[in-house]
Amino acid sequence: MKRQELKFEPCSIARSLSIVGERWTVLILRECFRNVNRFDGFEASLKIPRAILADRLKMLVEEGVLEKQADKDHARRFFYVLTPKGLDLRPILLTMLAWGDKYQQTGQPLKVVEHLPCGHVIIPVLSCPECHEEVHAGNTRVINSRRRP
Amino acid sequence: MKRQELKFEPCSIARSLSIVGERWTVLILRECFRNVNRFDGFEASLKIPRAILADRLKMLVEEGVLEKQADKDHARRFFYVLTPKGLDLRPILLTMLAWGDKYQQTGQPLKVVEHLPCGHVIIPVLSCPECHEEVHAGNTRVINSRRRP
DNA sequence: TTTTTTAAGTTCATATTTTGAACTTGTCAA
DNA sequence: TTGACAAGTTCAAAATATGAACTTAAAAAA
Repeated sequence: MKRQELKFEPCSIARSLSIVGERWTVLILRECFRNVNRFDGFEASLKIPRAILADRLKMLVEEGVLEKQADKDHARRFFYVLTPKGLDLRPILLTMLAWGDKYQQTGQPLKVVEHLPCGHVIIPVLSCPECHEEVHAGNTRVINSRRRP
Repeated sequence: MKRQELKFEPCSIARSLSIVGERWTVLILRECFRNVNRFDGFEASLKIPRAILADRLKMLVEEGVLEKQADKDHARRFFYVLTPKGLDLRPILLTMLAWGDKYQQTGQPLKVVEHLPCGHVIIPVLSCPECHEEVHAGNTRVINSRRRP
C-alpha cells in the first residue's frame, strides 16, 4: 500500500500512518523535537542516506508537519521547524518512548520524561480529558462519530 | 536501517519503531484490537499480500506481541491474540487515532473513543501520572535516567 | 465415499524502494 | 583564488514488496 493511499483511508490510525508509518520519518521528527533542524544535522545524528533524507523532508514540508525556513545569515542554508501540526505529533513519540522503555530494554540508561510544571520524572499515561482516569485497551471502545468537532 | 538494528538502538523511540515503524504491522495490530485474529480475517479486512501478512505475523509472534494459538475444533486453524506486551501498544494506536482525527480529516465520519467507566466520548490526552496535568511538547523534556525501574 | 471448500501458508517473477558513493552548484571564509 | 561548506541530485546495486499461482491437509458437502 502506498503512502498516498493511506492518506484517504476511512480510519484515522491509517491516515496517521501515512506520516508516522515509516521509520526514518519518525526518527527525523524525533531529532526535530531535540532541536536538530538542518539537513546537515539530521545527517550527522541519524546515519540516514542523503537521498532518503531529502525525500522525507520534502514530504514532511508538503504535509505541513515541518516548515522550511531560510537562514538570514547564510544564503544556501535552511531550517526545518515543526509546525503546530508537527508539534502535536509529540504524544505519539512519547507513547512510543514509554512502550520502548517498558518492553524493549537494552542494557543502556533509559530515556525518561521530565514534566516541567510539576518537576516529576514520569512515564506519561493516556487519560480521559473528562474524568482524568487512565485510558487503556480494557476500558475503551472505538466507535463512529457523525459529528465533526 | 534494518528492523533488527533498531531493536538495539539507545533510544526507546527507535526501539519501539522496530515494531510500530512499519505500516502493515500497525494495521495488523489495529485489527487485533478489533478482535480480528485469524490469517483469513486479516486478509479480508486489510488488502494485504499473503506473503507480507505471513512475514509480519511471524515477526510479531517472535517479538512476543502476539501469541499463536491452535483452534481446538479445527486442526489447521490458528488464532493470533495480543499478549500483555501487545495490549500495551494500544496507547500508541490511540494517540495516532487522535492525531489523524485532528489533522488528516477526510469527509468521512470520525472514529472516536468511548471511555467506558465514565461513558464519555473522548479524544484521549497524554498526562502526568503524578499531577494529572496534560503532557505536551511545550512542558516536557526527555532526559537520561541511570535507574532501572 | 468421492468431491469440493477451507485455512494457512509458500513460491516465484516482476515492480518498487532503499542504499551508499560519487557528483553538482553556488556561497563563504582564509 | 583556493578550499571547504551546505543542501542537495544522480546512479547502479541490493533489498523488499507485490500479486498470482501453487501446496497441503483437514472438513464439509454431495
